[in-house]
This record gives sequence, C-alpha cells and structure tokens, in this order.
Amino acid sequence: MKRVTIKDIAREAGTSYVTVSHYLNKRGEKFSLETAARIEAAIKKLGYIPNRAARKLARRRSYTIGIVLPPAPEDILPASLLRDNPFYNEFVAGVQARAWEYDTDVVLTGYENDEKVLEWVLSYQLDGVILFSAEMGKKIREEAKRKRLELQTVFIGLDVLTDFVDASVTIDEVSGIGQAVSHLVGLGHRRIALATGDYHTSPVNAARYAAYKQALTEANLFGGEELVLVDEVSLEGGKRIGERLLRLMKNHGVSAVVCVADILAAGIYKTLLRVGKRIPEDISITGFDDLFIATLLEPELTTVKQDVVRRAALCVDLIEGAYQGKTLQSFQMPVELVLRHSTAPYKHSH
Amino acid sequence: MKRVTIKDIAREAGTSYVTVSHYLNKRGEKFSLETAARIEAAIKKLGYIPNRAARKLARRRSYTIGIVLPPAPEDILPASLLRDNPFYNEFVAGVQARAWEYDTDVVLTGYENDEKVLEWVLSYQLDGVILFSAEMGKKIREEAKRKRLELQTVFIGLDVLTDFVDASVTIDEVSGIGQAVSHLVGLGHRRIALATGDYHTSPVNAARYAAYKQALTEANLFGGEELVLVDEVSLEGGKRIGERLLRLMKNHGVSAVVCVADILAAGIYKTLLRVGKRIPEDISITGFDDLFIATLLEPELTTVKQDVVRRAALCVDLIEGAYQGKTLQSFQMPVELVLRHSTAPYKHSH
DNA sequence: TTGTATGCGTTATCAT
DNA sequence: ATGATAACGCATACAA
Repeated sequence: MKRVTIKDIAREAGTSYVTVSHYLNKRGEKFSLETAARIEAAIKKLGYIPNRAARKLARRRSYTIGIVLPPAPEDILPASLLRDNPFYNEFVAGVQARAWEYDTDVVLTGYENDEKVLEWVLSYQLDGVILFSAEMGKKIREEAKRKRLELQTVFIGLDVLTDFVDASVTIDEVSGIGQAVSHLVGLGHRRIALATGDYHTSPVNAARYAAYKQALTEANLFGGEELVLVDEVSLEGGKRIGERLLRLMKNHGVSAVVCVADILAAGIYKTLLRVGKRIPEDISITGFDDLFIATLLEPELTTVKQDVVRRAALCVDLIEGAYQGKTLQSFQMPVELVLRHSTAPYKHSH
Repeated sequence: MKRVTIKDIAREAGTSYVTVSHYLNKRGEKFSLETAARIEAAIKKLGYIPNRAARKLARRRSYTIGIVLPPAPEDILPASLLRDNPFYNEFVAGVQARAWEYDTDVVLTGYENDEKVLEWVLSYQLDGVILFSAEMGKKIREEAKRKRLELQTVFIGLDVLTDFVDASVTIDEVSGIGQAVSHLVGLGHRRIALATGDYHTSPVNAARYAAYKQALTEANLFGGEELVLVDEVSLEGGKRIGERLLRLMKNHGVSAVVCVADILAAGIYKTLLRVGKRIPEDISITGFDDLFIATLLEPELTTVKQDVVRRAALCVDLIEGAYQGKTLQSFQMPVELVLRHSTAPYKHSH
C-alpha cells in the first residue's frame, strides 16, 4: 500500500485522474453530481491528502514567504537574533500567524551577503520576501525581473528607502520619538538622554536619533552629544548604557531617558535597579516597540507602541494580495505612546 | 529568458542533463575534469540554482521538520502560544537554528485535533515531527506505517510516555524540582509552596507536582494541598498565583515558592513587587527552564536550567540522523539549578 | 565516465 | 463535463 495520489482516487472513482484534479481545484465549475460524489467518496475512503511539493512544482508557486533577518552581531545564525532581540521573535511569530491563514509556509534566513540571500530566495522560488534592509531589495528585484519570476519584496524599515522594493510597511518614527520626548517634557524633565543602537549603520536608529534631536530643539532643550548613549541593541547593550546613564544622572542632571527599543530599556532597568535606583522616582524611562517584555518589567514600561504583530500580518497580506490581483501598496502604520509606570513628573530632588 | 534548470546547464556544457544531476549530487564520484569544469562554468554563467520543490518531489523527501505546538488556551493559532509562553519561542528558535545546518525547513502547527495534525504531517511528507503530546505519536506512527512513509516522531515531554514515539528527548523532572526544593530547604525554608499549571491535563506538570510532594516528604516538611497554587502557565496566570501566594505568606508562613516555569515566576514577581514585597528578602522564588526572561527579571531568577536550545537541536539531530542510517535513540538531558538572586536564607522576621 | 528511460504527484492546455 | 498529453525540475536504475 503506497502513498495515496489522485491517480488512486481516479481509479477508485472510475474517472481520469485529471478530472479529480479539476474537481479538487474547482475548475470548470461543473461536475455531475454523480462523479463529484464518487470522487468525494474515494477521497474519504482512501484518505487522500495532497502533496505540497508536487503542487508547488506544478503550480509554479511556492506558497512560501521568506524573512531575511538582519545580520546578527556575532553569530551568523539568525537564531541568536531571535533569542537576543524579542522584536524579531514577535515579528516572525506575527508573520507565521498570518501566513497560516493563507496556508503559506514561512522560511527564515540571516543576512550573510547578497549572493547567499539571492540564492536562497531563488531556490525557494519565494512568493515574497520580507526584508529589513531595503538596498538588498534592489538586487533581488532586478534578478527576479531578469528571470521573469513573480516575486514580491516587502520592506520593514524607513519609508525613505522605499524605492528599492515593491512595498514597505513603515511606522512614523519621528512621531514616535516625538511623543516620548513630549511626554517627558510635559512631566517637567529638561535633561533627557537617548539610548540607541548604532545610528551610522542602521537607518532606523538614525531616524530615531534625528527625531530625538529635533524634538529637543523644538522644546528648547539642551541636546548635547554627551546625552546620546550608543551600544548594541540587546539586553547586554542596555546594561552597559545603564552604567553610563548613571554617570549622566550624577554629572549632567539627566532625569529621563528615551530608548529606541524596549530591550534597551530592560537593560537599563537591570543596571539601575541593581544599584538601588528607583524607577520612575529617580529617572523616567521610555521604550520603543511595546513588546511582551514591556509589561513584564516592573514597573511596567511606558513605551511607544508599534503593533509588531499587525505590521507583520500586513506584510503577508500585501504579498498574498499581489497574487489575487491587488497591486502592492506601501503603508505607514500609526504609532502610539502607551503610558505605564516608568515615567513620572520631574522632581528637583535629583 | 526563463528559469535556469539543469537542462540549460547541460545544453551550455554540452552534456546530458543527467550528467549534470549526477555531478550536482556527487554520484558516480568520477567526472572528467573536462566536463566538471564545463558544468561548473555553465552553472556560474547561467546562475543556476536548484529548485527545492522539484528536489523534494524527486527525492521523496521533504527535507522539512514539523513542530506540533500544544493547544493554545483560547486561540487556535499557535502564534499566541509563541508570544505568551517564551518557552516555545526559544524551543522553536532552537529547532530552526539546527535545522539550518542541515538545510532543512521547519514548519509549525498548533494542535487542533488528531485528524488535522495527521493531514498536516502527510501533506508535507515530513521527515519528522516534534510532538509535545506523546499520545498523538501513536496515531501518526500507525498512519505512517500504513502508508509506508518514513517519518520520525520525536517527543518532548515525559519519559514515561515514550512508547508511542520513535524517540523522545526528556529531562529529569524529578531531579529538577528536587534540586530546587533542596536548595530552599538548605536555606532554612520550611513552608514551601508550588506554583504550577494544571496537573491533571499536563503530564509534565503532574510529574513536577509529584516531585515536589516527594521532595517535601523526604525533607519531612508539611506538604498540604493548600500550598499548591494552580493556574494557567502564562504571565497572567503567574500574577494571579501571586495574589494567592500573598495570602499564604501571611496565613501559612510560606517563605518560598517553587515554580514549574519561569514565566510563572515572572508573574509572581509582578504581583509581589507591586505591593512592595521584596525578593528574596520577603520570599524566595525558584523558576524552571532558564529562559531569556530569567536574567531579565530583577533580581535575576534562581532557576532549574534545562537547555532548551540544545534540547531542540537534539530533536533535529535525531531526525536527521535517522536518514543517515542511525537508529533513533531516546535521551534524558541533565538539569541543573542555576543559582542567582531570587533566593535567600530564611529569616524569622516573616 | 556518461547517458537513456522512467518516475515523483500535481497542474495546465487543449481536445472531445 | 471529462479526458489525453505534456509539463514542472530533478533524481535514480540501469545500461553503455
């Protein structure tokens, strides 16, 4: 007893196997009740289940979406990123959840170099790729065009870079950071630091850095470069930033810090709490993303919420939509400051 | 200009496409330098990249591993589990990382009912499934046998249930809980509570519950049922347990709690810290798993470490190994208490 | 060392 | 409404 295929169904139902295929794909749209019933019966009886690999091959569609994670700090394996940076975790989960509904597979890879990624994309004949780097989209699209492949490229990042890809799902970075700063300013804080990842290599960080500077300027606040704390975007990076923040609090009267990622805030929490500082009494902290960890922290983190899961879902919708005739469209998702308990009015006691 | 296939390579290199296939798969192991060079050149020139779907079909292997997540509390979508329970997150990431090295794909599904899962497994022609429920393995194996499919079933759970599957990767639950209890007893605690998920439906929870009871007995400690706090294994569940724990501290002199999952400890942290209790001064807490969040918490969590990532990797190794002639073997992984700062000596001041 | 013939399970095209 | 034939891209027995 071998694998059950449509041919087996056909034999059992007494039709050609092509008819079975037609029926399964609801083509022609007309079948005699007679045959329909017999096919159904045969399927039930034999327990037929379509083979996805064969289907992919014949349909010339892979029904799979790829995600190219940014290069991980040390390791090549993207898995380390998934563990170190909860953002990617939640994003991937979001993609997976939506892809589900389309019966579409999800595959991951880390960025190593353009060649590798391209090879990867092509070997899967991906329906679409989700990229965290827009530049790569250029090469991929060109190559896809050259090979006459239908491939959607969706970019997660800064709207400025959108030209390289078919569509992008961005957020309002300026507004996000602006809301955080305004909130703190409204609470009376005047020396506000920034905790960020490297803003020379990361456009997103650069945008948030610029937004921070701009917001300070608009509020007529001091924005010296010494208030900008840069490190790797990870828990460890956040801890190290915490050390430096401690000095800023002491020497520069810093009473608040805006973080470009929740995980940085988490690291800062660790360092400050360890030495007995109180949040938000001694310092106000805001995060960015609103990940799971934001509510895990104590006190819960006031943070700029970008709905990661919905953003991820939208990427999938765009890609799938393209195969149903919709033309891809870029989206800018709103962002909203979620008030929790890591920020408080400025007190002169510092 | 269409897709580049081995036939194109063959034409370019002036050989039969079968020779190209042989070469690509290193079969026969002997090729004239002449043809090898020409094939290589053609591949480079045309930019040939193998089509995975075709390969899967022809090789009768899917090169993909499936993970069946346990049923999620409310939602059907497994994605919610990935967000609510970091354990699965890290496990999946671990599988992904190792599957990587084998150039194997990973697909997920949530448990809905046996039928669905079976259909899912078959439609992918999975090389192997990783299950969190052993009973399901029985049906899947029977069906695979009936259809003459080569399919490895690997179980993550309790060693007691191992008969239903080809292999299992378990941990020493008894030792884990035992170490936690011993540690607390050694610190002088005598009223030790347990925070756990439902132990009627979850064999793992049942095992840890039993281990807890046994450990208390061996230490000649009171182990009344009122010390057992049950709720959903999630942050929210942990918070609710925290409320009840507060009462136990007040009325029953409870000074320590053993949690069967880090996420439960995290929830307890939240509740206790919110009302001003100090950890570990007012109560000692131990976790189980040693996930990322264990070090994110402040104070860092003393917890029973099971190396989730390695456990996940081992599952993949087992499945892949089976296709290289190795017979599957079950493993019991060691478990180790990691001392951090959520536990302290008992003080009478309670 | 290389090639011929056949098969993997499904879908697409074009008849009937 | 149903079916014959070819195609999808690759791999394997077997032959030469």
